[in-house]
Amino acid sequence: MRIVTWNINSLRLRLKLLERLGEELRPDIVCLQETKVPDELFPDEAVRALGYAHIQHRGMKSYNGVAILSRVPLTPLDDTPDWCARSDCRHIAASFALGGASVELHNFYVPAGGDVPDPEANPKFAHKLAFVDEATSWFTGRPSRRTILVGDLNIAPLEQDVWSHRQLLDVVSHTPPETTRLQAWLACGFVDAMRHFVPPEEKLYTWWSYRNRDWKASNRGRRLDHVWVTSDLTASLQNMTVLRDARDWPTTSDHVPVAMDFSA
DNA sequence: ATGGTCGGTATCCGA
Repeated sequence: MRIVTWNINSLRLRLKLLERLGEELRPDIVCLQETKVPDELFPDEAVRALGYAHIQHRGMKSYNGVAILSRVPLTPLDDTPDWCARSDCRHIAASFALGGASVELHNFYVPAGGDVPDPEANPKFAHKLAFVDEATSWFTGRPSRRTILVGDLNIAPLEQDVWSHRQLLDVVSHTPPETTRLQAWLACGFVDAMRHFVPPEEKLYTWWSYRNRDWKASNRGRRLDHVWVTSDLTASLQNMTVLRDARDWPTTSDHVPVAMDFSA
């Protein structure tokens, strides 16, 4: 069972790249963020034609939007909160069968938080911190069993999750208020599955800004995309792939797909 | 220290 998470930065613009992702990684389930498509305009036909017969999406005009595309049946999880009371399409969840038992899958798009890392001066940063706090409270009150959480969490928690820890300490995505909160959320009962495969001393990125002339040469990356599992699933973890090559696909997203393989 | 580039129903705003 292979699950992929990818901030696609517009699904309709990159349907061909979703097809390429399917050819190169053969995922069973794809979790997308920043689909930027309202539900009534979701390209169901095109997605189904790529082999994903089971689709859940939550989208709005212009911004945000998440989707789960699957080759295996999904059961929607409807008891999820309206985070920060904004109805802004940043979370979608479902369960599916893995090795004969059900697994809960959560797909998140955490607010980016704007430019100024001060919740007093910047409401977008305040929203980001509140969102992570709410998510932490919610998961704390849930049984931490057979759960996978993926998505663009917009926070790079570890020193080696950014190209320069020192230079990014004041940059939104790597500030202490954010990294501390992300660690608290993780500590609800999750294991950082990407770091299960790559030790924390090694650099690991999933995002490179569009603003660098040559992303590969400068390599100023950050690990903003994550896969977490509850500890009862760590024995099922088989392999992890960051599809770095996807950053060179024509007119691609600034995020690359991350694949996680599970044994049944 | 600065500015750099994307996407959306768009001539700014969010990332």
